[in-house]
Amino acid sequence: MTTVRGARARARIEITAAIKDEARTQLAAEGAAKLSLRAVARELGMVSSALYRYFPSRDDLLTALIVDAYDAVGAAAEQAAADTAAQRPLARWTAVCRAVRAWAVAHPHEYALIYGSPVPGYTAPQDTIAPAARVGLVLIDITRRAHDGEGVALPPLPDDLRPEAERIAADIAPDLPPALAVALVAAWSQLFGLVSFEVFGQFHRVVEDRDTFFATAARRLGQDVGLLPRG
Amino acid sequence: MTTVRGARARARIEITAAIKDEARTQLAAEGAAKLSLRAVARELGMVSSALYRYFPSRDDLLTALIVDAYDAVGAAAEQAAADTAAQRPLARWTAVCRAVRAWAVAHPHEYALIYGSPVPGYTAPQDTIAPAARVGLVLIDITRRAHDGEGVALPPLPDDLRPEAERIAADIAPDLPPALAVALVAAWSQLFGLVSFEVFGQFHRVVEDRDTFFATAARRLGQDVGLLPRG
DNA sequence: AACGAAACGAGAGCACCGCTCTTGATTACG
DNA sequence: CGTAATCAAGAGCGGTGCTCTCGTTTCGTT
Repeated sequence: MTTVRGARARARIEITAAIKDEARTQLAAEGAAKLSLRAVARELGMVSSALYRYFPSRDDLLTALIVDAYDAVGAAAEQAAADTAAQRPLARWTAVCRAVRAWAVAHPHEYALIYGSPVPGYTAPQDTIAPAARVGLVLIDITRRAHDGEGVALPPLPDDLRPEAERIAADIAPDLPPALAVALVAAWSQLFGLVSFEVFGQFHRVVEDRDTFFATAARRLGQDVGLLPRG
Repeated sequence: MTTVRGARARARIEITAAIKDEARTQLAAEGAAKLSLRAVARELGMVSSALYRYFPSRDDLLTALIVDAYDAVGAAAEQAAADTAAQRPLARWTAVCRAVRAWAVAHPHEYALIYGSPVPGYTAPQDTIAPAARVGLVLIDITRRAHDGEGVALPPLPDDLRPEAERIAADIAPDLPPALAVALVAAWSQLFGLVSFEVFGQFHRVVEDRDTFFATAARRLGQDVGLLPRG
């Protein structure tokens, strides 16, 4: 029942969105390092000090963009999972991986914002940790369905890793075997290793047909978490 | 025979090194974003304009630091390989991985400089590509010795990846089978995915015992390139 | 309907930044 | 020895993030 209070509140929402949009535009054009509050304000026809009514600092603006970026890549992953709901787990896994990569390639600067060097300070704000988990949750869910269904095939867990594996499993998916949980975390980070190397240019003049390369690498990642190939 | 020309040339070398050292100090303290030429000059007791005699721009200073960082992590990897020359390939592989990770954890900002978001522009300068390859070369060498010795066990290559795999093999290690070359590139990027997630804080409150977690992940990476466990 | 509080845009200003240009001193080389 | 190159220093330009003040406008409350 509580609709938007009035013209002022409505304007605030719109202006906040306009600032983020313009900031995203500059981010895509020049990268996070060259994102300037003054330039954003200038482009929006306001004075720079007015912008501080909406974001207390440049880092807070960046944090908002980070949250949006996590949500965007998370939504892309969830969409890929939904689109492949009827397919086999390994196919869904690779589809999600491909969606993450496609989003990253399409938005390299936003990707760099969330999976590159942390730019504001050392510790990420609390607001970012929930959106940051979305891609991981999608991967966990696909693997869980495989585990509940046709099962997963995993190598045994080294003895010295068992306590940590049980801790991880309790943390991210208590219903899953520890060996699967730890394999998931490893595959999760390795997926972003593949994507980062491509987006950040480390594959320059090494990998050319990156679509195919990534496809088989993602597939192997899926097998590493126990997903079974064909029938 | 051509020794250092005179006091001037000697001073230039020393001052250049002092600038880089001070820049590295500030890098470790505050990160690349807050590295300031003026602050470096101030700390060295000179005026900021004098610093431009040694580095044409801030980005050139950063590039020098990037080259040094690649060399440092490359040297760490080579050292680990040398220290384990008598051991089995899989043990050497994990030792090199551990060395890379240890260096990264000890020098997070320098690591972010080379394996995080590219900060200066889009394209890395030519000077950086040779040092950037050092870690990869170490991994290739270890795998090559395994291949020449006890052999490696690899899953077959998908048909659609064969052309690209042969291209990659011709590029990085013509004497190695294409399936091995492509597995190496994938493992290489996935190794840095593991390290990046730890250094950049993505494992926060997910992985706690990171030593053992990384050890088994690195070991599995070695098996992914066909390295054989025990005897 | 009127009032006080809160939010707002605009402007000036602070300290800092990367970088350029000029000046004068020091060193190196033909 | 003298000329040319190299150097540190200073002033200055346009830019940045951010703060503070000042009128104005909107809002919630009486």
